[in-house]
Amino acid sequence: MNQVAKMAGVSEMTVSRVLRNVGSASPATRARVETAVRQTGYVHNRLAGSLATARSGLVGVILPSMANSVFSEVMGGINSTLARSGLQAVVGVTDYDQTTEEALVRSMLSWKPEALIVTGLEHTNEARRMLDAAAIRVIEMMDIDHPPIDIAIGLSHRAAGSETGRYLFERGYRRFGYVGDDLRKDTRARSRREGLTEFLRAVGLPPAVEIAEAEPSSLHLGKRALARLLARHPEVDVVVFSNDDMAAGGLFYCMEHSIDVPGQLGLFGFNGLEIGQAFPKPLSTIRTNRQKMGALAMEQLMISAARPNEPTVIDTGFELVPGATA
Amino acid sequence: MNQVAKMAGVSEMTVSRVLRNVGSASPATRARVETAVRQTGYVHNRLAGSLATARSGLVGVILPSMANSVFSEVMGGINSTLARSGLQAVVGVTDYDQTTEEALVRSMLSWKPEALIVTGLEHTNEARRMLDAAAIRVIEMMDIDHPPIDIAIGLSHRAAGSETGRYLFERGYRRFGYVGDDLRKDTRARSRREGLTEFLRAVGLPPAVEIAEAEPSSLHLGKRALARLLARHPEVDVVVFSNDDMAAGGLFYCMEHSIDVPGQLGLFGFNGLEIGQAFPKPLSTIRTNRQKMGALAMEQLMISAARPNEPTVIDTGFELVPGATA
DNA sequence: CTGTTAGCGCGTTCAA
DNA sequence: TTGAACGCGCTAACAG
Repeated sequence: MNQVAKMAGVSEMTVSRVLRNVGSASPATRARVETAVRQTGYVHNRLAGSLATARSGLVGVILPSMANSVFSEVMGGINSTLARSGLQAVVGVTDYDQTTEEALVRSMLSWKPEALIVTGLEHTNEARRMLDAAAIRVIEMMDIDHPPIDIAIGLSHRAAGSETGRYLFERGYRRFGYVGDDLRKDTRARSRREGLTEFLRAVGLPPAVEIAEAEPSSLHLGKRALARLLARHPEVDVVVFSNDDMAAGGLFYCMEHSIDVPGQLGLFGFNGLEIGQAFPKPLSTIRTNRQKMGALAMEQLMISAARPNEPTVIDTGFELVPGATA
Repeated sequence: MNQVAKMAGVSEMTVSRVLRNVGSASPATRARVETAVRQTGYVHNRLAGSLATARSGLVGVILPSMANSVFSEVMGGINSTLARSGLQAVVGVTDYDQTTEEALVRSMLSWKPEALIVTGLEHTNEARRMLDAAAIRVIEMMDIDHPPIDIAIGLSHRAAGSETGRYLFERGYRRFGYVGDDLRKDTRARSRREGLTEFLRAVGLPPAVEIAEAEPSSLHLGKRALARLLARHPEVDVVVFSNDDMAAGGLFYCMEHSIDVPGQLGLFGFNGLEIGQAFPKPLSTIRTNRQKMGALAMEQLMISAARPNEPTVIDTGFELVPGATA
């Protein structure tokens, strides 16, 4: 900036003002500064700028995974709103591990972000303490089944699980099976399964017979797990999957093995991904609004930069999509 | 840090050293500092640290889209390697727009990143100038069909398109159709189509009849576009899709309309996504290695932080997966 | 093993 | 409309 100032024959302060479009500068000096910037190839240093203003314009985003399209969609929602506000995202991936999350929270906070967006409401004590102590907005996305630190945006997975049970029960299904991915890690899938189990108990049915593989969810896992479930429990008349990827795998399995869906076996997913709705028989599932979560999160940040005394909970809800598989 | 230093009865410098684990400190002072850090809830300020050391530990990543799983997979590859090196990703999304990319490049450079990872080899002149002038490593991912600024990691989409043509020609297909998404934006899909067209010309066949919709690729778009193509050109015996999402949509369409694949109509995709391989008849496609691109990119950064005189081109290749649809 | 000095590149504040 | 002085919070370099 010093160089630019010299070349333009002004002070650094004037250069700074011209570049940020604040205060006022005569058209003549403005032009000279702009020429000098171009000639020197000057690149603004936001590290120094942020240090001086104590405003980084950064937002930390901590996600469990990039492979799962659910999170990349949320990230998409965040990013599109972010860009308009002149903020930038710093991204971290936890791989569903709370210790990794804690390290990422610490690391992110050291960049003095304007806000931090994390996934879910379960964190290590230390992570919770840091988030609580940070004088910034903290948004916990995807889930609203527990009290948030500051703002929670998402849906009740417990309610979604229970609603799934109610719908299938009303359709006449009685012998429930459940196919899940790694439930130790995917706490929201676990909540949904608990909601389902609770409903079944309430109507006097036994809990769903279950296969849960210790792997991240995928189409192939859904296929394989359904095969195992049916081998062990041929009596089930409906299978609830932990999500649409798994369910789509199950649907492919049924196609390959000529299992009549939903006549012989009902299938039910979660998320409302495009893939489920592209099948000749669209998947029965629950649709959640990921884009909206991301956008709403940013909206909350715009409303107030300071954290109020009371936490905020925003329920983005869910919609049961009857489909044609259950 | 001042506070911490006072509470521990040492200088700021000692605190700094203890926190960064550099130099040496007696166990006693180390303990006192650590206690003070815990009691004050001190959070390191990397803005200041980076300014002082002139090393940000940031890597800028600029992607066309988050919705497309191809890019989130690349991002996954980058992130997993990144984390191990103590670097952090700052992410920007261009929505396939070069002007947006230029703005993002400028913005990213102002954070003084250690490296910048962008997608593809086509940029605005100004973006290219900035990338060229920045004294950091610049990685252009996904494509190697043009000379890179510094490092290109990816595959020749032209070769992939041409190989697709060769394979289908050898299988006996002669009347080619093509179904694409927005080719003005997706320059790599365009390269593949050009490679295909070139091959067809070389063997004396007419170019593929084509439907290209001005929308981002999706399963539904694939369905719709195939319907339109077949309505207009019922004579085609094979359809090449711009990618696996589109092709999967086409495959669903054929299932719904009882079109025998590959007997009556061949279908061919690109990417080797899981969805294509989950069908009862796995999709014939070309598999690319996205994770590997991300990981290799980071590896290159580790090898040398300085940009050599000669650009580097790393071909991650592709693999034709015969599948069962063409 | 520990402290002192100086400066990273900006923006705020005040004065002209 | 412009400039000078100062400080943001940290660390490199040197000294002890």
